[in-house]
Amino acid sequence: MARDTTKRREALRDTLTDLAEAHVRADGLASLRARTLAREAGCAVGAIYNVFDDMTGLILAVNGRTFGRLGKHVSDAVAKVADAPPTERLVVMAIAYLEFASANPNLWRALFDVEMSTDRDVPEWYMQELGRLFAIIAQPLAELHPDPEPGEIDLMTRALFSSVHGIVLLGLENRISAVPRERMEGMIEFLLKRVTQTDA
Amino acid sequence: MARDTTKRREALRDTLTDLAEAHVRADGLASLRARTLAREAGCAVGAIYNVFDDMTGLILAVNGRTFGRLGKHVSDAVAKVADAPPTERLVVMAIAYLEFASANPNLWRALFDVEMSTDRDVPEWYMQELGRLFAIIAQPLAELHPDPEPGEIDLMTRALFSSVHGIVLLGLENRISAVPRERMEGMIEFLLKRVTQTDA
DNA sequence: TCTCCGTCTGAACGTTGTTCAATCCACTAA
DNA sequence: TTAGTGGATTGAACAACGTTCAGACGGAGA
Repeated sequence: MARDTTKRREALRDTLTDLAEAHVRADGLASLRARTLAREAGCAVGAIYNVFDDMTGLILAVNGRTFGRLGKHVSDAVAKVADAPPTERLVVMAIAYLEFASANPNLWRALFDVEMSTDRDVPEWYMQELGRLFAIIAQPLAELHPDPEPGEIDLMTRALFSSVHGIVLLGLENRISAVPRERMEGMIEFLLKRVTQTDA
Repeated sequence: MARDTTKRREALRDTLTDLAEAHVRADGLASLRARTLAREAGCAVGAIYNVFDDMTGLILAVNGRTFGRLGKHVSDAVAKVADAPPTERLVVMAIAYLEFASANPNLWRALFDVEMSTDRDVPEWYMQELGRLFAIIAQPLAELHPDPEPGEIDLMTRALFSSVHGIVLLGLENRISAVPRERMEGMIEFLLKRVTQTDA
């Protein structure tokens, strides 16, 4: 009984997450409607709240999947050039990040548009996943700086990620300025090569 | 008569903008309520719509002011070191940007959190103001690259602004990681010096 | 078959932004 | 002075939102 209930709930959880993901992908975060989801899932509105704390909880479930795919996309890309020089690997990762964001703009934006302010605790898997991503970035940097000061690698990791993130963010946002893709790649490559070059 | 009406409307416009600005500054964009503003302004809810198209219109009015102050803050900062080397001027501007964002986090965030998607047209002054800011950045870059390829300066301008913006954004956001201010300044300075150094 | 208890339901609640019929008011013409 | 007029202002009403909870429901044990 208890088991049966649990299973049904998990099934509903998955169904709702699927549906929500489809909506976010197609029309963005703001298009999520509790009633629409319930209708599509064939359940009551209240059922959503048996399975998620909140609409925010549902969004976090979607973001969890997106985060996983993003991480995999970047990992896979860098795995293909595992024996390339560190800087090139960083460029490959950054371009992979751009690719993912560009291919899934709404899902990607949703990662950063959830309001974390009211939520007391950022989910632990969120930080874990972010940590994993940062670790991937940190590795080539560590190779470039074999004898770093304490915290230096971590700081450079954040700085580089933030920079690339900023470029992708503003590049994809302003469809009015519409920076072409190859230009964005050029910007990223230029930036990373400059920043990571070791002093003679 | 017509004049009188116009004056009253302008006065209401200003009052509402003042109130909205105070709310955004204190509690963020999401805390704006049409009814609250009307009560505080001593007018009817409907009156807001005599003066603004939309709540979004009101937010844009607030953002207009913020944009102006941001521009002035950056301009003033760079004016004080007008005869410093280009790279140093870029650093000063970026730090000024960080200062402003850090001192007015909610107003600053509001600049980017307005949904431009449904709005057909981004207001022209928005693009103007952005253009002005970009022009300030472009000047030191032009000095560094006296013989640029077409569009190169513009692209570097965007890249640098986006990067600094990304660093400020993620640095201020994650109060969990809480990158200290001096560290952020260090990151920005490091980045800009590396990126802008001319090849030997 | 009859309880009983946990599960699920969906009408109802409180808040949103936005609208528009009704009211008001300043001014003119008789 | 008063009746008429037309634009400006009002605020109750509307539609849509996320969220809740009293009650309907249904399977397991006596």
